[in-house]
Amino acid sequence: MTPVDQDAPLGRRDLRKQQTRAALTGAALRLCASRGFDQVTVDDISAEAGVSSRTFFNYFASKEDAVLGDHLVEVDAMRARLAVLLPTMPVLEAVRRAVLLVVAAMEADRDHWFLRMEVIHRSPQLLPRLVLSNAEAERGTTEQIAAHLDADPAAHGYPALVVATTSAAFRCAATRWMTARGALSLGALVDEAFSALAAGLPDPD
Amino acid sequence: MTPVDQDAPLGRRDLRKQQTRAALTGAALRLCASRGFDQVTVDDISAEAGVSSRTFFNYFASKEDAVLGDHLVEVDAMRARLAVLLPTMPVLEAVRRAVLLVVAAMEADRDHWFLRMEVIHRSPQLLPRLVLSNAEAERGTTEQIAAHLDADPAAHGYPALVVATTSAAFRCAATRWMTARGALSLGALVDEAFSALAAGLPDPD
DNA sequence: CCTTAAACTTGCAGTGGCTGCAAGTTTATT
DNA sequence: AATAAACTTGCAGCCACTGCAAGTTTAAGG
Repeated sequence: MTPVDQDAPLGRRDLRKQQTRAALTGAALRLCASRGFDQVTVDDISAEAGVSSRTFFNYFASKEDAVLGDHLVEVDAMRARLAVLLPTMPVLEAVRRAVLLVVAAMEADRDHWFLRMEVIHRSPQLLPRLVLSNAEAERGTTEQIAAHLDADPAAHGYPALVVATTSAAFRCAATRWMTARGALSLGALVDEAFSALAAGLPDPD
Repeated sequence: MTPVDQDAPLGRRDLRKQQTRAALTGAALRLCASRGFDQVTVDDISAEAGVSSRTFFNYFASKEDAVLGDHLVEVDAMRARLAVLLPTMPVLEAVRRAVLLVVAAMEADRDHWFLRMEVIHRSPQLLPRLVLSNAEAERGTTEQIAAHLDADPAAHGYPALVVATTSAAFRCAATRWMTARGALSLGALVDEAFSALAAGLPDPD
C-alpha cells in the first residue's frame, strides 16, 4: 500500500510497526466493507490484526482514522509543484496542473481507493472526517496563494474562493470516477471540471 | 430562534417541548463557546437546561446536533424559488438568486450564527458535521438541476459541479462574513463570490 | 369532572470508543 | 552482557449513547 519512504533506517522494530499498521488498516477496511462501519468494533479489528485493542489506539486516535488512513500524503508534493507554477501562469491554471499530481497518485492506488469508497458509501458518517482533513489541507493552500498574490487572506476573498471551488470541483470529478468504478480516467474528469470552472460554469450545450 | 411555524396546534406540551429544546441548544452553545466542545459533557448541558441527561438524547441524537441545530430550515424555500427561476435564466444566475433567500435568513439571525461560529471556530471537529448536512441538501438541488437540464446526473457532471462549487463559494462568503463579525453585508460578499465564479475565477486586479 | 390513553421524563443498566497508568516484553545501544 | 529506549498489554475509568421499564404529565372522550 504505502510504499517505503526513501532510504529509511529500518530496523526490525520499524518494520514490524509498518506491518502492524498495515494489518490494522487492512483489517478495518475489510471488515467495514463487508459489515458496515458500526457493526465492527475496535476489538474485532484488533483481533483480526492480531494485537490488543489497546495497541490499536497506539496507532490510531480513532476507529475512523484506521479506515480513512493517510489520504493526504501527496499534499506536500502538490504544494511544492504549486509554488513552482504560480509565478508563471494564472492561479486557476496552476492549481489545475498541481492537482494532476494527486490524480496520478490516486489512479496508481485505484483498488485501495475503491475499497475505501465502498466503506464510505456504506457508512456516510465517515464522510465528515474526510472533509475535515481536506479542510486543513485547503487552509494551507489558501495561504500559499494569498502570499503569491500579496493579499491579506482575511481581507481578500479570492484565495479561499479559488481553493474551495477547485476542491469542490475535484471532489465532483473523484465521485464520478468512483461511481463509474474507473471506467473513465480521473484525469480527464478533472480536466473537464476545471474547464467548466474556467469558462464560468455556463449552461452545457 | 426558529419562529413558530404558522398556526400550529400548540398545547402546553408542545410549548414546553419547544422551550426545553431551546434551553438545551442555548445551554450547549453557551457552555461550548466558553469552554470548548469537549470540555463540556452532556450532563453539564442537561443540568444547565434543567433536565436529565437521558432527556437530552430524546431531543438530540448527539451532542453535536445540539450545537449545530437546524441550520437547514430555509432549504425548502430556496428550492421552490429555484424551481421558478431555472426556466427563465442560466443555471448559475438562478442559483445565485435562490441563495439570496438563505442569505436573508442568516442575516436576520445574525447573533445566533456568530455564537455558533464561535463554537465551531473553537472546536473544528464540528465543521465536518456542518458540511455533511449541507451535502444532503446539495444532493437534492443537484437532482433538481439535472431534471431541468434533462440530464442524467450520473452521466453528466454539470449539475453536481454547479451545486458543489456554488456551495463552496457560499461557504467562503459566509466565513468572511463571520470573521468580519458582520461588518460586511453577507449579500454583498455572496454576490462578489458568484461574480468571480461566473467570470471563470480570473486572477484579481 | 373523571377516566383512560398517549406522550414525555427519568433512572438504570449496559455497550463501545477512548485514555492514562503501570507493569511487562522486545529491540537498540554501548 | 547491561542498560536504556520503545512497544505492547491489561486494567481501571470517563463519557457518549441506547433500550427498557417505570413514573409523571397532558390531551381526549364520556
